[in-house]
Amino acid sequence: MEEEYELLRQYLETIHPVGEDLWQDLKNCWHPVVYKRKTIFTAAGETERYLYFVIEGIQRAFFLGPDDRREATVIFTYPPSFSGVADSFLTQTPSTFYLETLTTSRLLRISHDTYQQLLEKHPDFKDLTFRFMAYVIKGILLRQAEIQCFTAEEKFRSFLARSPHMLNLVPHKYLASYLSIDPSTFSRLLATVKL
Amino acid sequence: MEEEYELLRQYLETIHPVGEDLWQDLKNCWHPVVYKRKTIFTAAGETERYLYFVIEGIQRAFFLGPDDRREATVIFTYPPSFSGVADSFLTQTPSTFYLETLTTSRLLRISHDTYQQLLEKHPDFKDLTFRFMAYVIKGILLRQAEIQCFTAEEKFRSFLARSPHMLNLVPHKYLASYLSIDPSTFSRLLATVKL
DNA sequence: GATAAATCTTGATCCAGCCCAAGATTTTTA
DNA sequence: TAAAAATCTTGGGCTGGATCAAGATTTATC
Repeated sequence: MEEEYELLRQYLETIHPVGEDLWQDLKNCWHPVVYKRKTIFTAAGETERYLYFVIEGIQRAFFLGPDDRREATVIFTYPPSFSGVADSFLTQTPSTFYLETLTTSRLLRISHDTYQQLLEKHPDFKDLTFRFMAYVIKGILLRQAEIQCFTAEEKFRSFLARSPHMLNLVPHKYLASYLSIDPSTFSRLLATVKL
Repeated sequence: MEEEYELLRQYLETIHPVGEDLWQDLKNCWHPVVYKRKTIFTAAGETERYLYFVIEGIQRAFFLGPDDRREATVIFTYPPSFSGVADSFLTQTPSTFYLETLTTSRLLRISHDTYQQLLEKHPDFKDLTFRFMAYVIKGILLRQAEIQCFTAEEKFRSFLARSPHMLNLVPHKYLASYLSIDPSTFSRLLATVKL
């Protein structure tokens, strides 16, 4: 499907202009892949070999605590955006996180080798990645500050204000895990706070 | 002092090789600056104009909660490493964080303009920054996972295992703030856990 | 469409860790 | 070096939010 690639191009353009030259090379580097719901497509300990672009579906990255009972959702991804364990992909070191589909997902992906070649051939693409990484850092730091400083209710309100649509898209237990609060607390806040 | 620049060079080399050509240009871009202890040298709301390299002293970046009473220390910096509000510097958007010296500090700094010119002139320097950013992302994500999943005691142990020297270097209340636990809890853990 | 599985809600209980406070100790300043 | 300021310790009380549990509801599977 050409649409999928068009979606990728449009997304990339929001980060940095993509010249026709770069685009012609780039689009051949991404290949479609489909995972059905509840599939772990990158496990902790593995080194992330692909960078994904989400065409359809929702995924999450999560961290499993030492006792394997506690877990924390680090991020949700859904179209149009990248997915993949960014740090592991970029540094090519083992991932600390798991990456799984919450719903059946259609993705485009590029291998790390191909990605490297693209970086070397196209300075523009390097600039694009550069810019993207800067915004990733900004986003993570902001989230970290909130996790550190906010109470359960503040985190809940902040999340709801920013991503109200998520309430209908994924089971609440994952949203709770994202906010690092208990599902029961999430449910109570939903009943109490609202509006 | 030439030593200061030598320290910078050695540090950069640990990230990515620095050719003589790049180094000659690069070293003239950094200028010394000294702040006495307890100086806020970047405030939230300001856009970070400099990237710093720490020659001497300890600094911390912190986030001030909405009520101005809660605060969270995001990171400590000390030689040899960079300092500065990375996300604000890179994206040139207002900082969410404050940056202050905990002890009198000697730093080298480079302005964002100069930094940009250096990036454009030297592909090597871009690669270096690239690599650095990737490791920054990796570090922040790991820390975020711990903050989300660990109990006060686990965070305490993890920190002590990784950075035992910090116990003598900065007032414990800042370490507590870094772990997002109460200073009194930190004190109790210190008495209880130890060893 | 029926059954099974997952998720959500809600009550009851409990505790890790916060808050307050005041005296002891250390560090800074002059 | 002494006075002042900051930090650390420790006790006691309190509470936000976790945990446990079980029934209600929604969602997936065949």
